[in-house]
Amino acid sequence: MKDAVAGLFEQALDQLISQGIIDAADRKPVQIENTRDPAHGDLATNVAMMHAKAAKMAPRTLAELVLEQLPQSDSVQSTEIAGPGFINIRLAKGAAFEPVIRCLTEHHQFGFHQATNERVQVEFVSANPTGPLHVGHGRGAAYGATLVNLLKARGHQVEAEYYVNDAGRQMNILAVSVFIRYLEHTGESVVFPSAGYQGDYISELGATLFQHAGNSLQVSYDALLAGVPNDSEETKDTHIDGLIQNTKESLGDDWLKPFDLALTAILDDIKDDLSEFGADFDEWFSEKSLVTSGEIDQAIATLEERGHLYEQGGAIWFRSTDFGDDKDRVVRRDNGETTYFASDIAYIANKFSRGFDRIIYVWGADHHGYIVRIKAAAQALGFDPERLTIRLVQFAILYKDGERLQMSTRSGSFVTLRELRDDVGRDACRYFYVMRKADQHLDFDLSLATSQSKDNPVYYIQYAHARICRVFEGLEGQPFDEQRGLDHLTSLVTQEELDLATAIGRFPEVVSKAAASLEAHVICYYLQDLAADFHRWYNGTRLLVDDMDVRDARLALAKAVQTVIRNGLDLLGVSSPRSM
RNA sequence: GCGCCUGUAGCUCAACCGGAUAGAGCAACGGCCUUCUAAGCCGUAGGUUGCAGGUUCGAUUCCUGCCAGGCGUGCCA
Repeated sequence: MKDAVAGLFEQALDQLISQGIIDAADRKPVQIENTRDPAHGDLATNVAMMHAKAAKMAPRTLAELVLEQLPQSDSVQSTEIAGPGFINIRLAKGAAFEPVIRCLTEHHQFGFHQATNERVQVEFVSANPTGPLHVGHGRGAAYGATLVNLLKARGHQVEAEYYVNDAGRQMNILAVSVFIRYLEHTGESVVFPSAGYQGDYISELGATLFQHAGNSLQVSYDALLAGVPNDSEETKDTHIDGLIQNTKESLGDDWLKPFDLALTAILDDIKDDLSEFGADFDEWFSEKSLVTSGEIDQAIATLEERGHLYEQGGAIWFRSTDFGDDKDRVVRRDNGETTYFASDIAYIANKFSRGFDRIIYVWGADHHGYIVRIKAAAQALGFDPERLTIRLVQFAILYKDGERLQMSTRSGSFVTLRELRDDVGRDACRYFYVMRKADQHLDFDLSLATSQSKDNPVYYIQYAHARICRVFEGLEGQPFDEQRGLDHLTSLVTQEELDLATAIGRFPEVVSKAAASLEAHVICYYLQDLAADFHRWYNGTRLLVDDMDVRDARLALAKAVQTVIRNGLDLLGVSSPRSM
């Protein structure tokens, strides 16, 4: 509807330009807005104000000329000039309920847009597979999954990807942690390194390894400590690195046994966790594959060819300062190992090589320092950094009964995502995680999320859906005739009914805007408003009246509301219960 | 120190690429259930949009400075 009206004003602008009143070079696109105040009509545009300066005319004077050139249309009932030069538009009565017809026609597709050829990749969560996901990862999972749904709704071809950090030092620490727990089962007396992973799951994996391998991997712990610094606050990192080195040498190929056991078990757990959370991935991309395929060396070679590398102090540096970074970054250390950043560079190159038109990263906010360098890398490799979008997700702070919950990953006493889901349920989790702008701190009130009260926005919205379902179950002998309902939409006359129809009509543009700006939270606000509009109407108007024409018109409106709520909640990964 | 983000009602947050009188929920106060789910609805009260300038017909929105808070700033991953 907005687009149609905008088209009329574009035609008017064409006329004014051909008349020489406005110079073609000064033309700006017509903006049509929803009015906030019903007294201003249904839609409004600021074209006159936007072009007043170029036309050397007072905005209201120009507005009159615009209206003189405005083509006739069945959908526009009246126009008026108001305020500093707004043109307010009142839509024809029949047009008001057009969204209801469209919604009931399109059903599950209502709010969704035509398919495009644009291929988008969204990479999210990508937590190191060194332990179960915790509540901090949950928000990235919920946000990323919703983003995928939104972009699909907007017609894009979307692929969800998880980058598995299965190479690098953290994985070695994980493997050696499991191996030391294993040694305990073989009767070795060990002192667990303070930089190792502490959680119970590490002990369980050690036990599992013992079940599989028995004593076949047993080595003397004293031998592993040979030449390794003491485990003190200052040397704990070199301590565990020494342990890793000695363990690798002592085990040889068997090193992969604790390594793969831990990786597989933890990654499987993460996959199950995310699947139960409704976050589905098309691709689990292995960092290790970048090493074995030679893509890391290839990426470094490409940067070398393009003249973006130099050597200093035995290390190879990427001159990222050429692309706005505040310092250059090491890609290959003096010991010959490539850095984590080198993997990132190869990964970017890999993503672009797969032909995505747009690549979106969802990162925890603690990674914001990496944005510049990753964009620098993309540019240095010759890719358009505009095709690369990085969205940050701030941490969620959990509260319970007004108390802030502390979590510490070090001690292993963190709250896992699974625990959170068990506690508050998937629906509340998904909703609460995305109800605020992603790049802002989120206060996650567990008490509220678990409460079955009107204060809980999830229940508030779901309740509206359930109420509608129950109405349809109460029809008894006289089934709903949708066509009769649509034929008598004119019997919907109250302000509440007009508001609902307007709200339904806004859904497609809300979805489109949410997808375009990558802001999932607007869906939450929209659904809360829609549910409020519905509850208000429902409270004051009986739907099941004797007059079948009126009844079915109201049921048609109710069904449209139900459809929009379900489509909206689907986008969020929240269920739409039929009864509560 | 430098960089990024954030300051809106007592609290948690909105405000549609700059629009008309800045909106919701919670908390406070007062009402509505013999009728489709009261897990609901209606009403009242609550504001110098951190401060000071600037750009504009118009600024919560854009720019500059200051104040306050958060995060980041390794040949770590």
